[in-house]
Amino acid sequence: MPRADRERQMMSVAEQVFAERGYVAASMDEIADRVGVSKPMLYEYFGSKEGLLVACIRQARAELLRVTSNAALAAPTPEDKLRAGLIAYFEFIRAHGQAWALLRTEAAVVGPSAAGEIEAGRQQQTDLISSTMALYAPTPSTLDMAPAAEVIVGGCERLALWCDQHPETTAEQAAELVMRLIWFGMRTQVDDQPSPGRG
Amino acid sequence: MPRADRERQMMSVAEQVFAERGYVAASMDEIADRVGVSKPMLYEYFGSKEGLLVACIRQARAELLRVTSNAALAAPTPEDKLRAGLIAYFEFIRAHGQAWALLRTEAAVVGPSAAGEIEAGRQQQTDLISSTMALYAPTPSTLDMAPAAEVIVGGCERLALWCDQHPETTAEQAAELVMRLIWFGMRTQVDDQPSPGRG
DNA sequence: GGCCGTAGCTTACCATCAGTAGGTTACTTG
DNA sequence: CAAGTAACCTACTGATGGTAAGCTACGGCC
Repeated sequence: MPRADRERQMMSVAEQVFAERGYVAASMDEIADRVGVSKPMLYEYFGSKEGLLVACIRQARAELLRVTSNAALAAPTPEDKLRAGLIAYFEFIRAHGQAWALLRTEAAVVGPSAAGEIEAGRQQQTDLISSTMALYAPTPSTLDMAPAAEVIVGGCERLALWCDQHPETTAEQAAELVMRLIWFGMRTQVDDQPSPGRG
Repeated sequence: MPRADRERQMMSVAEQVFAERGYVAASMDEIADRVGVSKPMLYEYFGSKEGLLVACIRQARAELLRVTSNAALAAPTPEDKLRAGLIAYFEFIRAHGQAWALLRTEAAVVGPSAAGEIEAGRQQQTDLISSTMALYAPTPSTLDMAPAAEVIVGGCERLALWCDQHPETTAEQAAELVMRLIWFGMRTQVDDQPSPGRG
């Protein structure tokens, strides 16, 4: 089997095993067995257990970024862009389910390189979000976009996990919740500067 | 040395080693060495490496919950409660620095029990937040409190990591950002039901 | 005083698993 | 057919999570 195909197959199996057992409990021997290949092949292609995890993460995040930015690009207004991106995000997470959740949360345990990979993925998401927001709000001085985007990304990750345990929630509902909470909050902030003492 | 003291000492050393090396790379032998005790003592008191991590997490989250709920209790209005809780949160995270970040993110890798511990901690935070919010907004039908609290908790965790890399940001600024983004967003939503088409 | 249960602690060991050395097969290229 | 190389293997090492069995010292009890 050619290397590229084998690598894809390995990453697919690895994603599954990591999700089933967790990174620590997953053994390279088992992954190799399930692939139907011997362990040194994994090391030949990915260098280390962490390298294999990084490859899985990188693939997942590339896919996620592709899906969300395509959705955002296709939408007309900034608000629609953000909403469409959010819906695509929650749909992707739901489709990839547990595997994604594990990959996402487990990288930190491993070391700088996997953690860096995760952070790079989040960075792309936050960049996408903050540039989208910047389209709408031309006065970023009031509310710095970067940390706001961090809040959005973190909030969405958390909400996605919550949705996993509440399967009746649709991606649209989750996206709408985030829009209501954050977008209108931000809009109010940027546009209207309401006095906080209202309540 | 009596057991309780020894346990505290072990947890203190473990938290540090986990933070320095990461959970995977941290070895029980090294922790035992630094404590000045032999490895079986760690297993006698904590059962397993994961058990030791869980103990560290449990202690940290108890401390965090204590700090934040005390701050919230001491504040008069719901808005002040939320703000005070947020400030206490960001101050706590900053003070515990890297150790906290690692403990928080590394549990998922380990297995159900440590992951459950983390989730339990988040659950307490979200409960605290949603009950605080419920004080303010008597119409939870419009915006379900539970998922909204998830978004807040996730956003704060993410923002805390961001603050770690931007040390010039104060806990007050971080809290204010969250308040602006979410509280006023929620308030607008609950109170005014603005039409989304404004932009 | 002398015995005994137990808390705190140790050495020495096992099993598992990440990672490696070196060799084999088979296909392509000249 | 020879040479090179890509895909793949068996068999090993070292580190580390976890355990078995025993040692020491102290407090209670006769």
